[in-house]
Amino acid sequence: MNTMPHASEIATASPGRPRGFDEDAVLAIALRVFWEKGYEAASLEALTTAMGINRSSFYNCFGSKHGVLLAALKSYSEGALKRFSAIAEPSSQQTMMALLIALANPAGGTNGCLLVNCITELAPHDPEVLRLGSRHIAQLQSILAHKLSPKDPETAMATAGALLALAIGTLTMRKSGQTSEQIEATLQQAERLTAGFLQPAAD
Amino acid sequence: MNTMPHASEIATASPGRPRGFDEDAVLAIALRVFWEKGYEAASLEALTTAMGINRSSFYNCFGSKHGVLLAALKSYSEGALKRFSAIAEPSSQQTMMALLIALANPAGGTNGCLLVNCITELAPHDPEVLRLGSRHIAQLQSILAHKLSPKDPETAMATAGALLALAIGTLTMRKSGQTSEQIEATLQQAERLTAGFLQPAAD
DNA sequence: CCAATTTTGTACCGAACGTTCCAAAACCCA
DNA sequence: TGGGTTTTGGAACGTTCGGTACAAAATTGG
Repeated sequence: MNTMPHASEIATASPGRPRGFDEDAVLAIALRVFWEKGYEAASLEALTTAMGINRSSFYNCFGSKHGVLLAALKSYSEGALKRFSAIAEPSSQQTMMALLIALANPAGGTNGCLLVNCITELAPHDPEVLRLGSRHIAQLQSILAHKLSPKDPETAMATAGALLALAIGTLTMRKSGQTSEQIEATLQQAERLTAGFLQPAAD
Repeated sequence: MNTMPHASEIATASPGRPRGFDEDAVLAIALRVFWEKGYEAASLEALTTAMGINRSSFYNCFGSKHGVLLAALKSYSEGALKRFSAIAEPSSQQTMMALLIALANPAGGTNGCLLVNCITELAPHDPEVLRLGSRHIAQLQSILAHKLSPKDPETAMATAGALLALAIGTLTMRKSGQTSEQIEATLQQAERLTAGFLQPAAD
């Protein structure tokens, strides 16, 4: 029946030897390595071993160590922003706490937030990381501000900035060894910041 | 029988060739290099060149790159805590803002706080940095809590944690390119956190 | 089957890494 | 002055770094 190698699905029928790995999958692994080790401490050896590809494939596909970092950061930012802005529409004190808890508990566990890590390590000397980090932070703050009642946009941005700084700050405190209970008690104080914007919990 | 070499003054009259540099001074320089570049990115070449000593003196005096980092962090922590706890005794909204502004504007400018940087980069894999960082954070929070009126120690610690997290979070936001005006607007929100603890400004 | 094209495996590159070695230099005390 | 002790200079250590060269392998269309 089907002797012709008809182009399967959407895939482009490109010439040459086909790639032996899933680009997105190995990028996700590289992301994890950067997350766990940091940029400078993540060696090519560690990256390629974890990704299950050799150096040729690595460089052919991503160009450089810095290139794969940028790709990973972009992917990370998109995923995080998507998940974050989908957390709930009705603005209330509970959903705000859910947002903060999400920010303060990234999938990396004690490794914190990949973008915050890279901003801290690299932004002062790396314009591309700075740009990605800047966009990410700005969008998080913007999303938070819109979840606050839009009565006073200027104050809402300042309040959103405080909420965001609070959440980001807890990442350092968790890395310094504070328990989840301490972090939650700290985050709980955020209710004082949203006074006047949101109805308190119905409790 | 006091023919023994009585200790002259306070200085130890040690045998052998005297050191050709001031240990504290070169340590302060190393601190600056770590602050600007981060730990992994700070090479021995960069360190020794900036410090004005050669590798032999470096290793003879500090033992290792990691050793000089720990010494620098210890010195940094002591200085920062001393300066911080001396910022003013009368607890008021103004002095609290002064404390937060001090935390949010370390001498490193856009390089943030050396200890926060090192916690972010190293704490998950470096027990000694973790211990130093943990102590530093805990003491900052404790100092802040004591500046709040001591009516409810538990709530005071939680509030102090929120204030500290807020200040630490602004370091990332500054690195991400936010202006001093934005940072200050964010910090200004801290007044909402201290409501009930401190008298508002007399203005 | 045959070019053309792309990826893969392997071996290798020069440079930089943190660290060590050792002899010369500079001090103390006798 | 001469032995004891520490620091200093400078070269060298072995390893690892990020990145490359090149030919074999695997696919395409002709």
